[in-house]
Amino acid sequence: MPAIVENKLSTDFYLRNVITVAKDLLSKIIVHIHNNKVLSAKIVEVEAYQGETDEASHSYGGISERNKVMFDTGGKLYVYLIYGIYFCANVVTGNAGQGDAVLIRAVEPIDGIDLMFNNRKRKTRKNNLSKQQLTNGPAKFCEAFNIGKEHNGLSLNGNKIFLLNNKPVEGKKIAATTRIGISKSKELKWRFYIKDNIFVSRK
DNA sequence: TACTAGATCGGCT
DNA sequence: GCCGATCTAGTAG
Repeated sequence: MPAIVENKLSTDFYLRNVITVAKDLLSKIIVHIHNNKVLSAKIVEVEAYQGETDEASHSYGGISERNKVMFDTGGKLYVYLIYGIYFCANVVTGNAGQGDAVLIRAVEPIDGIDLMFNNRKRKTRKNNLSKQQLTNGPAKFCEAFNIGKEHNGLSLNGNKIFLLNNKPVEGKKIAATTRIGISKSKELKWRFYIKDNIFVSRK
């Protein structure tokens, strides 16, 4: 699939300010090649976490066994377990040692939708999910995309999980709000999503 | 529709 | 021990 490879985001994309990368990630396509099948989706909602100054970031307070991938060079995947049961996936940004990353909160499914339903059914009792409920949350996205801790530290320049370029979202169509589910640094408006997109986790 | 509890692991004070 | 960048199912209104 040459077209896909040519469209892959280069490392330079990730080596910028975490807020800039977060906004630019909106509309980009995330692809997971899983068992020779293609799972792909458009990113519609993200949150930025900045190591140095952001108390809500896992990387705040320094490097540890769990968060060390966040301190790696931009262009890696940081996956962690939350509440003992769910996974969340982040894109590491900036230079090594910064500890910056962007949480992928919601995506709009494109390819492999049937597979996503199957992946999600494993953990949900009801199987009358709507397409809209498939990936409208960080843990739902990981479940649908079959992303787990084995992908922690994976390079996005490889051929397993990677991102494709797409035309940027106009500034006026990007909503910036406070982040969800955190208790520290609540005032920072570092959650970004595409206005009017039905796949965001909430308005 | 709105709130609440339960699930369940690992990192950190 | 405690609590978390969550989600689902259940109950009440």
